[in-house]
Amino acid sequence: MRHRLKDVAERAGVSVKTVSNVVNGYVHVRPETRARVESAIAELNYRPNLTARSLRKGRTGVIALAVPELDIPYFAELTRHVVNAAAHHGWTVLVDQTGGSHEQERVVVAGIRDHLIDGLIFSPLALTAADLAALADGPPMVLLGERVHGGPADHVAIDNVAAARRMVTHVAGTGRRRIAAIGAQRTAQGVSARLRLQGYRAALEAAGLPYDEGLVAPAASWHRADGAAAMRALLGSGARPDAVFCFNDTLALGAMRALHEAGLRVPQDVAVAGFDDIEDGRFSVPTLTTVAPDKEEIARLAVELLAELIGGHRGAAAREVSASYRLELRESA
Amino acid sequence: MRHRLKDVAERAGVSVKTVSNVVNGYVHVRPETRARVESAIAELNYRPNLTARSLRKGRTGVIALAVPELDIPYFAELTRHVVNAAAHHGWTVLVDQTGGSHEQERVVVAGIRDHLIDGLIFSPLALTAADLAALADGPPMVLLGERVHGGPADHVAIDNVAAARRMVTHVAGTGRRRIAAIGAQRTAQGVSARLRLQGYRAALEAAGLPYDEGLVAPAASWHRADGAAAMRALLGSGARPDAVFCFNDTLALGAMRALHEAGLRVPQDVAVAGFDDIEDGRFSVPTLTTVAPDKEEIARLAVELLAELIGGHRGAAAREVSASYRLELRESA
DNA sequence: AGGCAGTTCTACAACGTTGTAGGCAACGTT
DNA sequence: AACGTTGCCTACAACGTTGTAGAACTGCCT
Repeated sequence: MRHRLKDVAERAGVSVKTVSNVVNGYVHVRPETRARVESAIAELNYRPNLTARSLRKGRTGVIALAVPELDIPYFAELTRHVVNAAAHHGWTVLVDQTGGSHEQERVVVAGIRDHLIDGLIFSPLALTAADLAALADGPPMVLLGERVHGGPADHVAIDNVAAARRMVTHVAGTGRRRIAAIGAQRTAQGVSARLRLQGYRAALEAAGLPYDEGLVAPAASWHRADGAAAMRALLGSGARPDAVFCFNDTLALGAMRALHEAGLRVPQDVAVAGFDDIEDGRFSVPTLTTVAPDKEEIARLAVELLAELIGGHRGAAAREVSASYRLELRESA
Repeated sequence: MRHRLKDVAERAGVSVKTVSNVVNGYVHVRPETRARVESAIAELNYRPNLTARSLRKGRTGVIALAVPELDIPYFAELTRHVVNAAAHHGWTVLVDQTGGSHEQERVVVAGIRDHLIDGLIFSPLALTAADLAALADGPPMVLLGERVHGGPADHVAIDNVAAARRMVTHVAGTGRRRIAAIGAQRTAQGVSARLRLQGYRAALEAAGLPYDEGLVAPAASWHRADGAAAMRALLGSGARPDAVFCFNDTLALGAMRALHEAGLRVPQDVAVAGFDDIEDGRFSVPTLTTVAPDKEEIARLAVELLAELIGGHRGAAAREVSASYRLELRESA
């Protein structure tokens, strides 16, 4: 039931290559021949074997996107943009979930899918420079998020330190004095956490506020449940924050829930700010003030960088491209 | 920099096929030879070309998942489960977004990715039986959602009518008398909408409540914004519902937001129930009462059915497999 | 008429892998 | 000593496509 070029060729009475030429829109084919071939194609419902084409051309038309978890809305939204941007280049997207585990991230970078994908867009959580070294002869790769120290790969990111600092400065500007942070991570891993914490501290300092370790709550992962747990821990510890800066929106939504359960009003008693601008935050009660990275831009830039790499670009140095962001001020802070 | 079997063979002083045998764990290879080949593989950092292997074997190890939109949380969560279930079978997952457009869905079914994927799991919105007919010689396919009338494909679904009916019956059981519905769709498309509406009507009838068209609000798509808009429309029309059954959770979250803006309390003034059990609903204020399909089970069943099809199963009739669900009663209703 | 350029088409090889068929030793059995 | 069996390995072909080289034909110019 599945036909090949050869079947079409026999039916149309031409060579295999002529059919291939018709399929690929080669110009020098007599209209009459072309018509005969096209009707043979239609009759047999022929569709080219993309695997064979890939083998022959050395390109598969598939790129992989590796993210920690698809059901973190930020990554789901990002994935949507990447799939769309890739479509503009004629690529389809293969999705890998790393679960944020170091081991799984190493596997992805090691190029398990080698020769099946033309390139890789990778949003790592725990990747180290050493892991990246193993990549030398893997497929072209673009990393999302700020640069892994010393790593050789191209990056697309927003300025996390500056963004966090601007947000916390905004919160301090509304008169809050005991601004907590949720989402810190003890491990050396977690680049985003480190940078956002850094921005938080810089903003406190600039505002003349003391840095209080008791106001910084760690979160192993960044789901709603972690945010709620961290908030409860903060409240239970006797720390009495009048604002919380959460390192992403799901943490913030979880924190707001915990505040609600504790009978505290947002923003009257405690202001809450997040990071990512996921859709939930635009409809939550109250709506969430957040740092809004331009996800469409991030996806587009990453795909464009990857396209250049696949096209043969071999710059000496790793490139780092900045995407834009803005503060989205809503009800919560 | 990229090596082939041939390079490894030369370095180890054996034939290409012997290297292939080592790579594939064929038993009859002398330990000494195997060791020599393995060290050659390690030295050259050889990794097999999956495209060539696919061509030779006729299997790619990739399945496609086609969903309307990844940033609808239900589909993001479902995708996560499908990727995990597929991994158990050694498959990776290619993601297609159809945008819910009829045209794009037709393209996917027509098998654009043919020969690049071993099978397809498809969650259609607007697909008709006629479209499915075109599929005859495409790759094996499993549909998510209830059966497209007369279609030949296997399905995995929960019983939407019964689930909707149970939820609305629950709401009526709490004493609500003017139960609105949000998410109806005028088009013949939208199978889920039709079935959930049907369950809604059945529950009203069983509860002895009148069916009032003025309480049924359509929604072109099922995002939060649509839910908010539909709720505002209901309130603006003078209908005074004391409960709303939304055909999915994002509609419900949007509706809750609109109720909040209108100064109405949930659930005291208006109860709200949703459908899908997305994570947001477990942390929203108030938490969302919802129908909770077992997404992990849906994904697992779909992948298993697909595995059977790929393995050569050719049942006479289309199979329809039911997944389980339960009511998740929380604060909102 | 001869030659040249352009058009249209074909035959062949190659992409990197694995299935098949078969060769050659080494071994145990008759 | 002859024979079959088993273990280990190799050579070749094939998966379906496209790039290359070139053959056959046409039309045009001198």
